Amino acid sequence: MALDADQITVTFAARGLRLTRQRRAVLDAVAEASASVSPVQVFDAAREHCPELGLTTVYRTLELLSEIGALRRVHGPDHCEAFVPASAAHGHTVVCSRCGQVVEFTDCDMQAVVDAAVRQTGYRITEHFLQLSGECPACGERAGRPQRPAGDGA
Amino acid sequence: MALDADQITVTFAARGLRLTRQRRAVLDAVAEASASVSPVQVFDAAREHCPELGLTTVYRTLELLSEIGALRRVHGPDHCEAFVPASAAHGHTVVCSRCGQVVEFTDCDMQAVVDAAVRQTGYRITEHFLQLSGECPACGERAGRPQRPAGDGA
DNA sequence: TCTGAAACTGAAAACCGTTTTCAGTTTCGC
DNA sequence: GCGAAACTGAAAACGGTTTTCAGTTTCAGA
Ligand SMILES: [Mn+2]
Ligand SMILES: [Mn+2]
Ligand SMILES: [Zn+2]
Ligand SMILES: [Zn+2]
Repeated sequence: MALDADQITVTFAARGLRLTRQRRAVLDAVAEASASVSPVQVFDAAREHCPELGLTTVYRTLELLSEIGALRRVHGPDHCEAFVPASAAHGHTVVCSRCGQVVEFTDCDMQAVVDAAVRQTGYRITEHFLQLSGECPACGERAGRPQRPAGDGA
Repeated sequence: MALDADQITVTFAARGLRLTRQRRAVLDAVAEASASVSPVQVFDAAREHCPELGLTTVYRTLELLSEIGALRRVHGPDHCEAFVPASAAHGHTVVCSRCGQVVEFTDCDMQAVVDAAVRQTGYRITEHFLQLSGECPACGERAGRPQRPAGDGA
């Protein structure tokens, strides 16, 4: 998993950073959450194991963990600044526009699209940000829409 | 086009709303923008044709136009609250991370990527937001990088 | 083991985009 | 015209995020 504390300790060390008790509490709080979490949510959860933790440190740590790729920022309907554990080096998120549930989507090949953009614009493209949104299976069913089981595409 | 003023006048009227001069200025500002625009950007642009316009009204109007589906809220890596015309010809933007220049990129086929996401997640995907960034030809040349002429991809 | 530099911390203040309040203006059906 | 409802912008309030700052912890090196 990407949120392995030992792994992160190493990555931090390579940048002269330390995985302190406070940062560890932030890390655990995100790892244990089932959905995406906002900075305050992380703050509240992490404080139960580390009561002296400050909100400032939460922000700073979320930023650091995002930089090294351990967390991913997601943009939801309400919370524009929420975080989820990143399960792969590169991935995107799909947000349900009804209930806000977020899932990771790693099976992504943007090569063709990026190539087309390079051809058309002449830009050298170094990054892409992709955010998909729609309706999760649960909300689809609840709305009476026939359920489309994952895996039988094509 | 989705930002037809007459059409919107009708939709507004059905809700007891009016398309005032100020709201019209906001509408036009978004329609004329080549990329997604933030509330302040709209404010600045719209003020040139309607100098007495207030920022408050910009926020209120952007909200209204979103509610009736004329605009879409967009979440980018930087701008968390930006707006685009809802059903403008589908396209994306490529931003130069050095000079900020934006070009449109219409030659986009996300079908394969979206299909893969549907297969992997089971979500019904209704929207996608894609933002590419990199280096424009001018900046590349200025940085001494060999110029890659648009059109000879592959 | 001591020492100094760098990392790290939380409280408080500053910052800044957004929303609310409010008193006045415009629109429109009657 | 008249009145109700829509609409407006300035200013204040709000709330999340970032910065500042003075003190603490960690750790490499002497
Ligand atoms: Mn956002
Ligand atoms: Mn597209
Ligand atoms: Zn859902
Ligand atoms: Zn450039």
